[in-house]
Amino acid sequence: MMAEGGGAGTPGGESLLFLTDEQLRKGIEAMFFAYRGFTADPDRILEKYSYGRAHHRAVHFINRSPGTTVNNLLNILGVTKQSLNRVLRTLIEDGLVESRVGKRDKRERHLYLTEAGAALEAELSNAQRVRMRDAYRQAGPEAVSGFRTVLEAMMDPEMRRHFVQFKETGQ
Amino acid sequence: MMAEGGGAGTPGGESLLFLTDEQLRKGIEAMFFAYRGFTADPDRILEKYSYGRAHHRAVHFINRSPGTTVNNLLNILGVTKQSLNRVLRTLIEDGLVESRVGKRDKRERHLYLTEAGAALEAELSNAQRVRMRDAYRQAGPEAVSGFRTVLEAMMDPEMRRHFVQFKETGQ
DNA sequence: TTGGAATGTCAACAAGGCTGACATAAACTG
DNA sequence: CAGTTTATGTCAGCCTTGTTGACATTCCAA
Repeated sequence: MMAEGGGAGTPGGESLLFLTDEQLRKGIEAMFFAYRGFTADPDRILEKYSYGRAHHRAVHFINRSPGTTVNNLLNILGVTKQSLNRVLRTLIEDGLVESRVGKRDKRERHLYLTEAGAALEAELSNAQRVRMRDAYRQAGPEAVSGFRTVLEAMMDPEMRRHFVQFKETGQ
Repeated sequence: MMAEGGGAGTPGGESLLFLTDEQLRKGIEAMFFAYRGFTADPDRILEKYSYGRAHHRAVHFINRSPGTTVNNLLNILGVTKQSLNRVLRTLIEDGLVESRVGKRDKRERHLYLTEAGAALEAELSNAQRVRMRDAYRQAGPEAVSGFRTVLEAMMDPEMRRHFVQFKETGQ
């Protein structure tokens, strides 16, 4: 198991993939530890406002797609409407999110960040971007490309759809 | 704050990386969606046994470092002893984990997987490895290297220690 | 001998998942 | 028009997994 790690890939890397269980385990742990880092900064900020990650996710995706419906958000976040509703209710009560009845279809609610909501979103994503940017700079441009490629391959197809849909917005 | 993005110029940009806010946002979302995929398979398996992610994490790290102490596990997992203890208790009751009193220091408990525990660990990590391996194969060797590099850079230094400590076991 | 470390346990609480049931309004369909 | 479906909201209750605080036990080490 660990004896075979030896001659695997030359760092030049045109070789075939030689994936030992050990290498895969390292990948798994890297995901675990990195995700902790990834959420650490926003978590600290959220605590100040007595919010949680669920609020962060909602605010993030409303910011990404202003006017998105509750149902759309449900699909992206992969939680139940009861769960999402609990979060949205507090965000609306606190004046961070605005819910507008749809014009074409009045059953739908379209969600927008208020100024205060946008401010929180900015605070959260700035912190997260700082860490992301630092990691990218340390790793270099080629590593960044590989990073994104592997992550995308790791997603469920359903989720990849949501991801790719916004792939190069405005570029 | 967000005005800097622009995408075009590099006002103070001495780096070779053109990191727009949009690119960073994509990285953030990639982490979010990929982590969902990363945990999806084990989650389905855990449900069969009425366990949760907390059990998976404990079993994983006990398997990685047989004989590890509770305190060591606490540091790696970053939870309180009460939280970990609740999980460990059920795993011990169910005969998946064995807790042995330390020889040198009898206050310490050293944790080991039983045969049944090792079987569950294998089932879980096999599922996770399949996804990881598929993603690696799709992405190619260079992408894999970049993936790991960025993830490592994203960790908190404290966590990186736990990670690197086992970097290339047996080399 | 005493202080502190490692561990375990009890109680209580919170966030954020979940299910089930039910209400409403709007849209769609026959 | 009547009936069904859709989108949303809400109430109640349950589970996991995190938290704090308090307290007991064991035992190493100064």
